[in-house]
Amino acid sequence: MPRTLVAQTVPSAVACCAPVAGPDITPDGARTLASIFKALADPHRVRIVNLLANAEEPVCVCEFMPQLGLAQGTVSFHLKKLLAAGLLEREQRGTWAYYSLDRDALSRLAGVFDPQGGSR
Amino acid sequence: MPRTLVAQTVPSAVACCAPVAGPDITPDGARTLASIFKALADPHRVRIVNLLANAEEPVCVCEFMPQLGLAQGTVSFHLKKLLAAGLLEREQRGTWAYYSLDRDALSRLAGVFDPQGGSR
DNA sequence: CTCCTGGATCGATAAGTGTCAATACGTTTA
DNA sequence: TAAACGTATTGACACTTATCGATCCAGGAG
Repeated sequence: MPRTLVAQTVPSAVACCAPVAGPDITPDGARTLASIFKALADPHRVRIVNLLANAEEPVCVCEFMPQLGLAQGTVSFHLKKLLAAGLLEREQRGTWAYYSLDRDALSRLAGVFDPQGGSR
Repeated sequence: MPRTLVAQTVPSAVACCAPVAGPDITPDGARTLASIFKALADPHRVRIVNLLANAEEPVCVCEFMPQLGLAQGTVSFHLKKLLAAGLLEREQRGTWAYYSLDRDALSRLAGVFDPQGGSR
């Protein structure tokens, strides 16, 4: 039945992150924010983000498999989650798929924890 | 069998957060970081953190139940998770339990996403 | 001491998640 | 066209998680 894994997630959920320290988050805002954290709530996905953060160039899927020690389908699964959360970008080059980090999204995420609530 | 829910989580996991944008996170560091995000990967827990961020004083458990619309046991469950992640502090006053936000932990968390990797 | 009350824990249960092997799909190469 | 290859998706399965109601365990009030 679960046709898509992220039915309710806006393409770039991270774009609209209300600061967790700012005034009254709505239940909806809380759900959006939680969905972003959920994307990061797995060690393999944290490593993927870290790997991409240190890479100058977009990284091929085939790179991740040996690094993480996971089967190909599982890597695809994790990349999809991060992509849906708006943390990654995908680029197709022929047969290969290259992923890179959306660095803007990451720094916006930093603002979520800013005591000033200074997101935007 | 699961005696404690967070057996492998260090009391204040958030204290030692390697920046996700910094150089090469170890598999262990990734696990620690993921455990913190996991604590925030639920809408109710995001709201709890937000409520505490806006409160001047520590908040009684009995305050959360009506705010979140959850049963008492469930609220306890969520508070425990946030506490184990090192994001909250607990204070007993007679029969009542008061929770407050560890604001230092939160700003350290902001550093995790800092492009400079400037955690400390 | 006994009752009441706030909070944590337990048992049960339904829903969600991570994993792999297998399969399907789309490009590239022969 | 056919074969090979890189990715994505599916099916199945074990494991975790969120939730409630019930129970247990202090402290305080009588």
